[in-house]
Amino acid sequence: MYRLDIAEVADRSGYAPSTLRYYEKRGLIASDGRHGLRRQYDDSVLTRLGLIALGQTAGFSLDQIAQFMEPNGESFQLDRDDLHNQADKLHRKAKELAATAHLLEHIAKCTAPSHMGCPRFRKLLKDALNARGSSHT
Amino acid sequence: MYRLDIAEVADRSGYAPSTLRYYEKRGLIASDGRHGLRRQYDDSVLTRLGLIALGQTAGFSLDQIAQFMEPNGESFQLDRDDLHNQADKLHRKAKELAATAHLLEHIAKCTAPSHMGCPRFRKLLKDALNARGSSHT
DNA sequence: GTTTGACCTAAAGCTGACTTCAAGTTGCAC
DNA sequence: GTGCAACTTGAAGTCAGCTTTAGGTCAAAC
Repeated sequence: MYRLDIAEVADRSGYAPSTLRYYEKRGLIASDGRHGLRRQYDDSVLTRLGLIALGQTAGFSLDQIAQFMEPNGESFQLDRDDLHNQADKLHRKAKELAATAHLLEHIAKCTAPSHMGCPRFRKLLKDALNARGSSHT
Repeated sequence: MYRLDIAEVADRSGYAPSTLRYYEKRGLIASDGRHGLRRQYDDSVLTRLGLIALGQTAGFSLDQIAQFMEPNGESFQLDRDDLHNQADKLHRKAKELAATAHLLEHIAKCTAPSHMGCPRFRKLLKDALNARGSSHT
């Protein structure tokens, strides 16, 4: 239970002080006291920030992350269904990105004199539009 | 060389009319004439929109996409290095997402009474912060 | 006791990709 | 010739997640 002031938290977490204040406004973290005007934190804030960072890389919004976390301390509530859903989403997104990457590589390698001369490329163009169209329905 | 009015282009491309006007302002597409006030398009605009959609799923910004495309018609310039770079980026991003997905699944499955009781989880929290820190350098 | 530098606040600004708004114009059906 | 739906315009608004700005306050070093 060390006390840290905002500059230390910023250093150790990699989050800018302005971000820490912003997170406080959003209810994601809480300072527990002041030294003069300066916010002081309990070192458990670093755990919370770790959770936030994790949530962010997992693609959750700050609002969602706020909901997972208990108002104080290091504990939090993760719904297993939410986790599976998000994992699915990430897996799908990962596959989509990998597919697109392969596509870009094909375009780079393709020796047709003009890209439009490559039938595979023309099909890809159509698919790109169709993917848009169907995602609306 | 069919002429299409904006509503048809919107229907066939899946892009909203407001988006088409926006793209025109950004220089991504061009209308070639009016019927009254209404924009008319050559059907090559659909190819261009296909390219735009493709570029978007590949993670390029509208500005980047604009640079690839010749001012008019269906042709465009894709730098092979750019393509490889972007493909690399996408591959890396895909891996990162997949890793995060696995992580979420572990959290969902982990039977430790509290998440903080799981050593693997505590390590993940640290890593999440460290990943942030090091990406700044 | 004054300077300094790091913090404080509320509010506004930023980015990217659009959408929405208010007010105006048009072609076409009746 | 009148109504109306679908377009037109420029400007402003939206979203998320921050950062920046302007003006203020404070603890500690000198």
